[in-house]
Amino acid sequence: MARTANSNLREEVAALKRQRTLDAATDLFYEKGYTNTTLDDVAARLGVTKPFVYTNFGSKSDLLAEICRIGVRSALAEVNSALAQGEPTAETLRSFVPRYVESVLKSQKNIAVNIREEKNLLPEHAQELSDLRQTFMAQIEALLVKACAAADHPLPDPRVAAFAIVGAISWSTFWYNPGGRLSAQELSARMTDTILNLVGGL
Amino acid sequence: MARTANSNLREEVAALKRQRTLDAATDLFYEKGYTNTTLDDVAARLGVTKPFVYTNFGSKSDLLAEICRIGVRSALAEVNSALAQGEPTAETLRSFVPRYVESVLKSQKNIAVNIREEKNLLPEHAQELSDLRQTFMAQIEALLVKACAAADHPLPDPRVAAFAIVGAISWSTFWYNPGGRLSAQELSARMTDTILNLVGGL
DNA sequence: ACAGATTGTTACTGATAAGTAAGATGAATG
DNA sequence: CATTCATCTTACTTATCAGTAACAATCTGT
Repeated sequence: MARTANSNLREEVAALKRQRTLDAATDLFYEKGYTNTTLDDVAARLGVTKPFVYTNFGSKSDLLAEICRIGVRSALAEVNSALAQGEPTAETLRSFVPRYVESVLKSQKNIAVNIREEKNLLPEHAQELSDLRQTFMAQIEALLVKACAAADHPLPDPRVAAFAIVGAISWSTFWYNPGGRLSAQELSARMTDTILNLVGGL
Repeated sequence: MARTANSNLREEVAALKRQRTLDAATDLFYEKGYTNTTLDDVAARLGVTKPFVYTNFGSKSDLLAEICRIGVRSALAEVNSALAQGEPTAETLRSFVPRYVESVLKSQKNIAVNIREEKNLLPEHAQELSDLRQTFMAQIEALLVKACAAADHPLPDPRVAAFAIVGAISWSTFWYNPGGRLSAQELSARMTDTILNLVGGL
């Protein structure tokens, strides 16, 4: 038999089911909130029944944790990629911010759910995500400090500036409507203009 | 009998009980989340039993709605007061931002709960709070537009700027720790510096 | 001290939903 | 065609909690 081919297909099928489950849960948690969504709801949206969900996730809170991880990890990947390009300059910042905004809008639901449902995570998941977030904030702060230093424009309180920028951008997960006035790209550009003034119009 | 005096005392007692119930519920909803907090928990913190809570609030969600209202109303009062001082100028903005930040920090728990638990509100309460929030955002936008026009420093997209500022400040309800590095006043001052750069260093 | 109102408690109901055990269905293999 | 294995479903258990009805204690003024 085509042993490995078979095995690959199996894995792909499993991954697809897992992904669809995540998608359905993400939509529902975002629309109705975590506790107002039952696993029966999730299953129904997939056209299956509840135990199906348990073949891919050990519990409802595992599902939540995974949804949250996706959002944080994509944000972290973005800042790591910016830092990997060598010593940050004003230009680094100028290209990072719109990428970050677009990444946030892409995982809008994940991030909104992460923020809203933090208190519904199990302690170990909450800790894990809190650590990721802290790493992310430290990277943002480092990026800001170095970029602003390179531009000879030091920040009075880089930590507060980092929180302000991340807050301004994360906030869009609550109000941004993909079908509204602005496309994700347009918002990204305007948000970037706004944010870059925040560090003195680099 | 001292009819009115009696009546006043009764009302004061009732108001005190109501206030203490709100305080206990606010603390618990903030610490553990709305759905992870039972009305038995709230009652226990007050040293009473559950039906006591029902003498002041019709339901758990009424309690939540009232907690949320307090936060939004205080923010709204702040911007209204700024707009009531006549045509806004750069100076208006400069005095408004720190007041607003301090008001947010004062009702930190209410605002954090409001953001997190939006999906647990009854539709009518959600609508009411959404209307209040929309009014608030419109006022902020108006304040920004006028103040920046007066300073001959027009904003490219005032709506996005308004969301960015409100987001940056509201975000502090999630990370600010009253026992930490910065006092509320210090954070307020630094946040103001940061935010005011956001509109071009007025 | 005592009737009456007020206020709070004990003890319960009913509904909801997470999680699971046991069985049915259907596809791959000999 | 029969057997095995994986996958999904039906049907259930169990715990939790919002909300309430009926009772008890406390305070009020006469």
